Amino acid sequence: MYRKYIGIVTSLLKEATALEDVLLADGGEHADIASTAAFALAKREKKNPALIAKEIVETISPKAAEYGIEVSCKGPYINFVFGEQFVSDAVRAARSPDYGTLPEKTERVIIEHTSANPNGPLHVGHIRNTVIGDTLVRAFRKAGYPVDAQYYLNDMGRQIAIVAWGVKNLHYERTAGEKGDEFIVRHYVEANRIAKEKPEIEAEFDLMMEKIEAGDPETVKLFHDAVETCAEGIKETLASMNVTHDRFVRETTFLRDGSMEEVLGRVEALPNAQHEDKMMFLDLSEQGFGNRYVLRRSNGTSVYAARDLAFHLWKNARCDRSIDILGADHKLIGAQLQTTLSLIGERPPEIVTFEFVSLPEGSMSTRGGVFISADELIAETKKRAFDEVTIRRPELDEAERQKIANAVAVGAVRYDIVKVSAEKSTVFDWKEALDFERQSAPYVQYAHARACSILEKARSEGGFKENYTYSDSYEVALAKHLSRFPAVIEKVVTELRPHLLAVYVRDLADLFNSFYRFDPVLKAEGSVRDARLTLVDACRNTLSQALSVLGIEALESM
RNA sequence: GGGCUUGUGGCUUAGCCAGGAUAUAGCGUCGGGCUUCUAACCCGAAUGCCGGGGGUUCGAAUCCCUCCAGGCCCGCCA
Repeated sequence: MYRKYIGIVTSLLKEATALEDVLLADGGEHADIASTAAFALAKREKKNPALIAKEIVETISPKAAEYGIEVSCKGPYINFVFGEQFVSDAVRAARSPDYGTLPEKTERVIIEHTSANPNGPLHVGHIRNTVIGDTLVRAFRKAGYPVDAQYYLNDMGRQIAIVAWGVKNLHYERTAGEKGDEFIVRHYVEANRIAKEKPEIEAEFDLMMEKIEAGDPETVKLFHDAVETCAEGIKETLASMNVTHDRFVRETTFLRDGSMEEVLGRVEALPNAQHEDKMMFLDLSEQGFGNRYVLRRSNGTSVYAARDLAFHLWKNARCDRSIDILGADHKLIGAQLQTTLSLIGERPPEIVTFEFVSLPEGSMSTRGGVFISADELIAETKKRAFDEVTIRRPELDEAERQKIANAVAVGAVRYDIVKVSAEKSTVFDWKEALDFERQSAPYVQYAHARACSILEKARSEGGFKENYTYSDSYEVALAKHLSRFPAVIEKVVTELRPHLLAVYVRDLADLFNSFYRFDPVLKAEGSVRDARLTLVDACRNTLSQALSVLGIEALESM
């Protein structure tokens, strides 16, 4: 609805001004949409912009009125206000069960996210990747794309060799109820500690890497089982955050099936390729890179970058759009990968990067055992949420309070991460993570629960008739915001910025709360009551749709 | 040293790529509101040389240059 009206305004302005770009701007409190076209024309025609604006308004007003759009000017600004028809249609559309779903597309999308090394639990840095990635997966699906969500599993790199060495030499017992990722990280931390004390064991890691490369059966099994154990734990963590991947793709796949050798052959044919004995690297200085992009080690074993090239060709064969979510520390290798794929005539992936999450005391380190695990964060948040529910709803039984607390906690964690734009580096803050007030998921979930509660009461009082007549300013403001939801979904997938949806849904809850405060719903009478209940239902549905794209449960009661 | 990125009230943050009307919101502070549809809420107040300087423009938080500060990267790790 909103997008349709923007289209109408654009074509009216184009006709009247003959401008290619009609310079639309946010109308703020003045209008639903505004144009600053008069400034541009003033320069060309050497006339007062306010005068030009006035002329334009006179020209397009009659036609705009046919759509119920009111056009006016304030100085040089041309303002458009959408009328009753727009508001009615907006609310009607927002009640559709699949509101916000965009037309089905055939373009296949692969989104690779999280892909943390299986050497330990996901920590609060990793899950920024997870939340951004999973929200994009959900947004693309909402936007009508077939999406495959993938986790690229490092099952043969140096970090994994260290884990495997630990498993082989430390003989730890897995404690009762210990998650696989927690069990594995103990080996990883200790193996690293030992290596620091006795650097000579580094040679043993190298030997294991040569053995896995060569396919030595015992080593293959050792690596495979360790990775599997850790990945099981990681999957549990992801599931607890409402995240599932369609596929876990193992790095060894591309070593064993020969595709890595194949792509390396193509890369070696490039003029940038250089050798030093067995070692091979690309000189990408002409492309603006200062360092060597190493693709073969001198001991003949392969590197991550080479397997990653093969993986991306594999993905390209299975999709039309390939999107990677990467932390800021991977920016350089991501750019080198894109450049190299372009050089061999292949489509590079689109890369979404996000800046670092650190702790107040500094960077996190799995190796050093310095991190706050995602499990720990979720558990703590659940505990806090449970206490809160118990205070607010003492009459509910424990199972019900637990259910609400879980949904609130997962929502709070996801929202806290997704609400910040990806290019900001952040410092993890317990106080903020555990805040359930405004600008949080519980705030939005609460608005949804209230809407449900009003509708439930209305049902028990005999229901209501659909009615789409609105004039009150709180009703109109809320209805107009509802109309923007599909455009927000569209923007999220074109700009690859999920935080826009977080901002949208928070504003929506704000507007609902103000409406709720000033406009009595159940106590209104006749058609006003019907129209307000209809609006509450539209709002309930839109909140629910938006929360679902954010991977947050829309609770009916809390 | 080079590259990327961020800098917006005490703290956190939107807006920046596609320049326009009094710069968005939260936390915190101060003052109000539960006999009224769930107070995880609402209303009001105070708080800003939009990091500094220069430039482009009728107009700059937004574009360009420069400096300063933080983060990340520059490995035959991933």
